[in-house]
Amino acid sequence: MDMRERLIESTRELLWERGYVGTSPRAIQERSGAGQGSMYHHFRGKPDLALAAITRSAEDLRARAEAELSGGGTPLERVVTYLRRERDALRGCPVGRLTQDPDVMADPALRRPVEETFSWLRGRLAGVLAQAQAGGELAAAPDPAATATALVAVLQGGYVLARAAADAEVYAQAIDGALGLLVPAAPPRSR
Amino acid sequence: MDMRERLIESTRELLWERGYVGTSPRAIQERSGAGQGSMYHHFRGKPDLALAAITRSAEDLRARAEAELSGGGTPLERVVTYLRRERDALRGCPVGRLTQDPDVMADPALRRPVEETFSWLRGRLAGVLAQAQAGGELAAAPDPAATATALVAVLQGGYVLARAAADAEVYAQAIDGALGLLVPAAPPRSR
DNA sequence: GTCTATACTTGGATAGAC
DNA sequence: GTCTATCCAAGTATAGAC
Repeated sequence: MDMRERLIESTRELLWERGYVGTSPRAIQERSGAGQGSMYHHFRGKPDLALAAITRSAEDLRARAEAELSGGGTPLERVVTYLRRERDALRGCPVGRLTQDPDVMADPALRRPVEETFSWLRGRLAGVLAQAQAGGELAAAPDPAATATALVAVLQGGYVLARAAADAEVYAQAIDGALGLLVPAAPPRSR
Repeated sequence: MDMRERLIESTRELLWERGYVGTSPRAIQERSGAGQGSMYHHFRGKPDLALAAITRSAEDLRARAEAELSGGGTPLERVVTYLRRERDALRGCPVGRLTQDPDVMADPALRRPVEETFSWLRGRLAGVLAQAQAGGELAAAPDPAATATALVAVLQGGYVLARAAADAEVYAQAIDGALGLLVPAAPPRSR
C-alpha cells in the first residue's frame, strides 16, 4: 500500500473514532507513518484528506448495502439480511457519525457524500420494501418510504444506544424490536 | 441568572452544537460573557464544567419524557404523544450526541449520566408498552423491551438522517414509519 | 516524495492583583 | 468573584533542503 493510500485509511479510522474536530494532522501522520512533508505532498490539508476519506467510506457503505439488497432471496429476505448483517455496534457507522460533526456539515464538499449516501440508502431500501409488498410478503398498508427511513434510523439509533450502554447487545435488541414490528411472524434471533 | 448558571447553560449549548472536543473554554467564556478568572473560579476546568452541563441535559430529557409517559390518556396514547412531541430535529439530541464523543465516553463521570438516561428511558418506555399490551391496545406478541429500544433508536437515528439530509421532515418520516409499524391502524400525521 | 525547521494560532490552564 | 498577565502544549500549516 503506498503512502497516499495509508494516509487515506488512517484518516478514515480517525474520523470514525474521533470525528473531524478530534482528528489532527499530527495524529494522521503518526498513525499512517507519514512525515509532515509527505502528508502535505499528497494532500493540501486536513479538509482535502477528509474529503478523500469520507468519499471512500461512503462508497464502501453503499457497495455493501447494494450487494445485500440486490442479492439472493425474496425481497423481504434481503431486507432482513441487510438489517441483520454483523456490524461492529460499538464503533458505530463511519458515515452516520459525520452528521454530528459541525465542521463537516458546514462544508458543502464534505457534506455531500454523507447526504447522498443516506438519500440513496433510504430510497433503495424503500424500493425493496415496495417489492416485498407487491409480492405479498408484507402488508400493503405502511408507506415504503417512511418504513425504509424508520429502519435506517433504527440502525443509526441502535449504534447510539449501544454506545450509551457500552453494550453491543443493545444494538441487536433494537434490530430485533424493529423486525418484530416489521415481520410479526419473524423467528427471534438465536441467542 | 448568575454567572455560574450562565456558564452551565453556555456549555450545554456548545456541547450540543459542537461536542466535547469541539468546545473550548474560550468559546464558553465568550458565549457566557464570563472572563477567564470567573470561569475557573466556578469550575475547576473543562471536564468539571462539562459534567455540570451534561447532568443538567440528562435531567431535562428525563423530566420531559416522564411527564409525557406518565401523563393523561391510555398507555398507547402516551407512547404516541412521546414519539410525536415537537423536537428540533436538526439540532439533534443533546444527550445522544455525546455518545459520539470519545473523550466523554472515556471518562466514567461524564459517561454515567448518558448511560443512565438511555437505560432509564428504554425501561420506562418498555413498561408503558407492556401496559398497552396488557390493556389490549397492542398485539401481545412483540417483546416490549426490544420494541422500546427500537423506538428510542428511531428517535436517535431520525436525528442522524434529518441532519444528513438537512431536512427536519426526514425525522418526521422516520417517526411516521415507526408508528405505521407499531399501530397499523394509526391515522397518518396531518400534513 | 520525504525530511527538518520554522511559524503562528488556539486550547487549556495557573498566578496574582483588584 | 472577576480581571489581566503569563505559560506551555497542540493544531495546522509553509519553506526549503535532500
